[in-house]
Amino acid sequence: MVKHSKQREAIRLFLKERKDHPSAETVYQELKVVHPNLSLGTVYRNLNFLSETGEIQKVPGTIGPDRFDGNAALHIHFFCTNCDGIIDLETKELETMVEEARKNFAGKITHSITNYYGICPACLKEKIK
Amino acid sequence: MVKHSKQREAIRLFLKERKDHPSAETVYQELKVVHPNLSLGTVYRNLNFLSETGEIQKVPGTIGPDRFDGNAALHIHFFCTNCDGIIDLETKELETMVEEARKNFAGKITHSITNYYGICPACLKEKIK
DNA sequence: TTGGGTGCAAATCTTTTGCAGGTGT
DNA sequence: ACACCTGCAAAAGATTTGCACCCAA
Repeated sequence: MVKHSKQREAIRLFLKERKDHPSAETVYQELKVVHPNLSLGTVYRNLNFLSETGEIQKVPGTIGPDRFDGNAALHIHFFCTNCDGIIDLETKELETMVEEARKNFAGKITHSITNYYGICPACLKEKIK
Repeated sequence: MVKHSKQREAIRLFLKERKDHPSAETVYQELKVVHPNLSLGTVYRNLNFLSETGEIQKVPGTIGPDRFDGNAALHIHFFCTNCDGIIDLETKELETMVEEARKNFAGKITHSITNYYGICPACLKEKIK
């Protein structure tokens, strides 16, 4: 039986209102201001809990800590290898591709992750200067 | 200037002849039989080197260690969350999707990763039994 | 009251790295 | 000889976990 807790609620809310993709450490640091005795372990436990229930999604990159996205909808994450920022990319084709794969694959596909890597528009502009 | 080394050659060959997707630890354990004083650090260094040159690809999953694929071509990796196996899935659409994204995105996309997760055909059969 | 949730710290797992010595060119 | 590469071990980074206490149902 799942119980209510202030910490979980705070973490859920924090992710929902942000459009960027914070790491567990970031969630921890920023929430600690409001909840001084919040612990990093609790943050990890709840981020895992919330991504297992599908309310948020865990966004693993190649490098550095996992990031978390309050938007659980299927979309591409673009990782800037220069500034570590993540940008959401829209694509209808992702869903189509998974559907297609489901037809041709004897296993059960529960979810998918698509990441792009490169230099984001802002960093590209910086380099050109 | 890049030099030749027995270790790197062995690691490269090992990956090329395998159709599964071993972790660094697996590469290390199996090659140690033939090269007794091979070290794990060297394995990591070379796997990173080879994936940077594009000869192999690093396949990060959500859970556990990174895996490596001797086939550097763009394709989907299906992760079985039951047996930890990885299966390659064919799709022509991946390349098309990246091309499409490049047109609509002001940043520079260098590479992409697409992972599917679920239960593989073999594990599915086991459970039905 | 009772089982889930938390805080804290230690432990674990994975990968990287500094350094001294070895090796290819 | 001069870099690059290796082995070893320590360090670093990220996440999980054991345990005692707390709190919601």
